[in-house]
Amino acid sequence: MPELPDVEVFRRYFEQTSFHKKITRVQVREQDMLGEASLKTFRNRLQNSQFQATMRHGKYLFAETDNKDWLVLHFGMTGYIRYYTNEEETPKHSRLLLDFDNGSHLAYVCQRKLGLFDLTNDYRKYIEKKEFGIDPFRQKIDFSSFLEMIKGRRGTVKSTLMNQQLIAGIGNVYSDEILFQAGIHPGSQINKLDDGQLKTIFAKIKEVIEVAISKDVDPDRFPDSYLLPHRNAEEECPLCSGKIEKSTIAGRSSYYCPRHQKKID
DNA sequence: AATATTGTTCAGCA
DNA sequence: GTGCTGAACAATAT
Repeated sequence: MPELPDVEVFRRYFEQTSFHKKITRVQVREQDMLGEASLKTFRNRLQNSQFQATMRHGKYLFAETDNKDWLVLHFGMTGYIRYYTNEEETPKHSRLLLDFDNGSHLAYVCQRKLGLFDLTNDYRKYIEKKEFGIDPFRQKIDFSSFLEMIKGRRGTVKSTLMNQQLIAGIGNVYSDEILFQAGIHPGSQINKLDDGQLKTIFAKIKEVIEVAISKDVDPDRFPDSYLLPHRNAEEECPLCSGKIEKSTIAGRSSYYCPRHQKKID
């Protein structure tokens, strides 16, 4: 479930495993998943280089080489990276494989092929072109600019939270968690929420993301009060004694507790 | 077998 | 032009 917290954990994993090792081979196993760069450029620029820095914006991961290129990784719904030494451990559905000079490998894996890898020489421009909003983990934003951003918007609070052009990195799972913690029904109309409710949501965005990352995105380590480990219809709400309900909101499966998440419209 | 799935993009519409 | 919704995309599991 690669949303912001997941990708942040990937980023740290990337740094711990794949820095300062010469890339000896680049295997593109799924050419359809290569973005703008040509296959030739992609391979040639990475070959013989080594990674030395990373950046993440929302759900996108960038890794800089000593050639000053940036490898771009997006994970779609099913993507992840895996570092390993034994060739037999090559994961199924590996779409991009990098071999390092110490005999280890980094695989970009994506079962459903909705992710993407690419190369850019300027990750800032890449982000600009996509018109992404701020990254709520890395970048500070105060409540008044948050209000300004929300002003004049229509639709559900859930679709607003998932809008990457406003805030980058929140997807289906974490929008549900943020609204669960905030006590707001995901189907509430954004323009009907008062400042108090918006302030709660604003605070929970930061809090939920920080907690998830600090727990390494492992639902077993999440606080008892979190929805994520109980994200099943009919299960008991960990905050009150309601029953978790499932319905389609903003076009996605949404889980919430109808007892303590009030719908405002 | 039909249905579901964590993301993004784009056609269609208000 | 703007912004929102829902379908389409791919591959697999239940």
